[in-house]
Amino acid sequence: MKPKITLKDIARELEVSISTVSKALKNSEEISRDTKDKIQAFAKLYNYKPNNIAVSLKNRRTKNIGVIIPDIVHHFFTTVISGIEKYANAKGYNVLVCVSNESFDREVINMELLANGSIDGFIMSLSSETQLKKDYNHIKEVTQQGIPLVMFDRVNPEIACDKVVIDDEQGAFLAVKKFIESGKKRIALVTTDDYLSVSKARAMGYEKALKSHGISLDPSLILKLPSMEVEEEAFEAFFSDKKVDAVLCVNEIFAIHAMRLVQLKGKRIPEDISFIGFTDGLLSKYAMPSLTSIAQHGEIMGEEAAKMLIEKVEIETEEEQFSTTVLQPTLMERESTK
Amino acid sequence: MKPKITLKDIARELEVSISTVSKALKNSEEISRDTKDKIQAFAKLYNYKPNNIAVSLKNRRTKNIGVIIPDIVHHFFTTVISGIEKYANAKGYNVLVCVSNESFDREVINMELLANGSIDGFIMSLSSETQLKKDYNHIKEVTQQGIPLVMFDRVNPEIACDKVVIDDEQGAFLAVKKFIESGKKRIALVTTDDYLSVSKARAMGYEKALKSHGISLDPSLILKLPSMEVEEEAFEAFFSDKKVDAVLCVNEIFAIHAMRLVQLKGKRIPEDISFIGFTDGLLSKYAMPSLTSIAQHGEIMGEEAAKMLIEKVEIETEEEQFSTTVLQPTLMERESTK
DNA sequence: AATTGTTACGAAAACGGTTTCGTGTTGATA
DNA sequence: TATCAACACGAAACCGTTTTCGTAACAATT
Repeated sequence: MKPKITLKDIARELEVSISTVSKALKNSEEISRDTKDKIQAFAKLYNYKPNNIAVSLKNRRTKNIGVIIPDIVHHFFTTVISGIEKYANAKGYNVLVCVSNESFDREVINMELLANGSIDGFIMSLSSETQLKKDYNHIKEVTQQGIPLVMFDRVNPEIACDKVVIDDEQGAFLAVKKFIESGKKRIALVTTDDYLSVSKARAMGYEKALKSHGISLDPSLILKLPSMEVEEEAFEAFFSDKKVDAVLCVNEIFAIHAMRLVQLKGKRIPEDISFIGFTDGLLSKYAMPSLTSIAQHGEIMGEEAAKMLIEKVEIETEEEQFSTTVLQPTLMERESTK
Repeated sequence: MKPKITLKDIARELEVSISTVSKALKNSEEISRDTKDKIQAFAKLYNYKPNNIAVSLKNRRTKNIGVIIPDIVHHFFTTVISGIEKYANAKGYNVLVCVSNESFDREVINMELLANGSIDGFIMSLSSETQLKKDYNHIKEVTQQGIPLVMFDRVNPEIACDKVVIDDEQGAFLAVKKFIESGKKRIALVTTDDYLSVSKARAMGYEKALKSHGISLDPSLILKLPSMEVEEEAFEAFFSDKKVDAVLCVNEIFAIHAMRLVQLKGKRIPEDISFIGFTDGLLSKYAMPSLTSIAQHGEIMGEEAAKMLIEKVEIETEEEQFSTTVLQPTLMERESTK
């Protein structure tokens, strides 16, 4: 066991001062070639690496960015993390991931914890409980402290910060348009309660598309689940008595579930009934039949968010000027539509 | 914008010393009730929170644990992270996740970065490139510095540290036993090259199960892919000419892929051909038909790893005594077997 | 020879806490 | 009245860096 070597250790061994060592290792002009060579060689030999904590304390910069997501097992969020990691690592930043588990309390705890010096900025997506509660004080406090924040996907207009989202309304619009153009008439929507910002936007797109194609909205064709949990009975009830020929689901899981249900009832996909889901993840790709879906481009979203954040972190401007990047969703056509 | 308040600020405002403030906030007996009340009230009012970085530097403890995983989009790893987060958060630790992306270099970089003071201990699973290269110097250096390490899933006997794995051999054994007991004879194995420790163990279990049931090993029934990427042609070739009536795959994706292929060829699952996969994730649950699989209990694995790590971190013992926890896999029976 | 300018380095403050130890002020005790 | 705890607090060191500023030694200039 050999503990890490510090500047002080090097200074003592080489009989120079700590400042000389520090400067020498930074290749400062102030230090003579000879001394620098000696110190650098010694440091290399003993594998000296500066202590991040001390550097952070001194520089008041951690080179860490905190990411708070509602859930880590959902594919969409992991792709976003991938994107963030990719960009952040390239810029020399570490990524600190915390999961709120869709809980308001955990979101608050995690933010406060990280905000106390551990990170230079936040990237986050709201937990469903937070969106339900509409309490954003913990977030406002963080921004008021001058900590840069970029929100993605699940955002809220009440919070002043940079944002990156996809055009959810447009995504739903595209999907419904696709249905209509392939001759579908009775188009259902399986979504969650409106408090989830994205669900709301998708419902809007659904309605707009119907309207713009002269189809009147039939509320009985909309299934609203209270959360992202699949409620078997609700699905069962909804699909047993309706005559629908197309279904748009706000996530993959709902879609896969519904497909399974109607297939067991003997319907053919896409001939009798078509399906489109949101989130173009593994499930969509590997479903039987494979699921046409609206790609949310999570990785790009993550990269974009990281880019916006690091810019804010590094330029340290005083004036508050926020922007929102809207990514365009794309329709990935597969077997569940024709 | 109101920057964070420090001990110094409080001391100045209340005209006491910094040490008094520090002690008062820790409710030290040394400080009078009056002074404590005053200081605590003031701190609360201005929402004082100690700076984590400063505390870490002073205490030489960060209350962070570093997690390095090969991949974040695979369900298994995210469940492990969930488990780690769950336990670690409950113990007051943060989790710092870095993704090696199956790359040796990124694994090294991430470890070195985190090892320089950012974390109190590591939890990791080897990248495939590292397993291929068999170069574990970066890991040994970290442990030699006295930083506790727990490895999970993709481990290596050469590295002396605590480990938590599932009994992969037993998992494969269970699967093959299941096949045999339901009358299957020609049982295939779809796996990756042996350098992945888990694939090797699973292949062992496969062989043992066959042997113990008096079935001789037919090498032509084993498909070895070079990596975890799905190679369409290899699958195609393998399944077109073989007469197999059961397939064990080392991961979900391989299984789903293979199922799709044989279904397109008109075979019925499980009547004509049964399937079992490893990793009991979303894909298994939602596949058509749903996939019987060997549950790896990622969340439990994560919790266990976090528990082992935090114990090591906190007791700070000098003697090196490592243990390996072996979790038992379980067979989740679904529609792809009978 | 006195002045000035380089060069090469060290001292010390600072980042924001924790902790040890020293000490002035009390009130109680002999 | 001298002694002595107990009490309540402050000074200062320390964690490992970075960075500003001061300065000794020497060379160059007038």
